[in-house]
Amino acid sequence: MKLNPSLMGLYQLLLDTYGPQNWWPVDHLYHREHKTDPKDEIIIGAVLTQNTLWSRVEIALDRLKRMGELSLNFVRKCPSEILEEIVKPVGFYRQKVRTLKALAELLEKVREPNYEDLIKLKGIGPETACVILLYAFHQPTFVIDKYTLRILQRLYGLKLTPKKAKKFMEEHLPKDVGIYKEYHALLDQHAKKFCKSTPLCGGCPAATYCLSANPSF
DNA sequence: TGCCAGGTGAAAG
DNA sequence: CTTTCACATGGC
Repeated sequence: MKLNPSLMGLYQLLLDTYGPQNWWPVDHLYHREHKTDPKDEIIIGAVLTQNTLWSRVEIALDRLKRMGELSLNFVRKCPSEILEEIVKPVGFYRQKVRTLKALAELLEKVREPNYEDLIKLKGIGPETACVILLYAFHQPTFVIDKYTLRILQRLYGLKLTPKKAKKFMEEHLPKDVGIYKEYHALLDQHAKKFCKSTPLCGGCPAATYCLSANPSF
């Protein structure tokens, strides 16, 4: 077993393996044609994707485009009951609509929210808040999800709380929004391909560096 | 057929 | 502080 790679080493490995993920996906053509804010798509997607497959979110985003408008302004003016029907495929749709309404309200008053503003809203936790700040507002805040925690534990033997993990990532990486965006996406991809609940260590690109794939160490 | 997916919040032990 | 549960839908 080789030495554990640095976080940047792991980043390079994942980038070489999977290629750029280019998160967050945005339909720029749509927003150009409808004169809507691409930011809104990221914010709406961030809430809708909570504990749900992205493929479900895409269905809901398409339905918003067809049945209304993919914008926070539409979220604001559309009655909750209608909005709930539109985004129903994502699951947890009642609470997600409630959250979207509150978010749209906040962002009508506050041009650029901070972490505290967001986390106060029911339905916005640490991860969704960081996703919005990083991908919509380009603030250098590292997004921690359960995949990040799992990979840190398996690779390095680190059992961290989300707060500690965030601190760890930010202390060991250049404060670079581009890297933060891409790294989170790559970790997500890696967790889906190999570092699943029951890991597929055979063929895993990080196996030679990973504690978990080398029981003898 | 039960488990899980780009979480969060409330309540209990 | 940690475990557990509800929140909901649909694919595998």
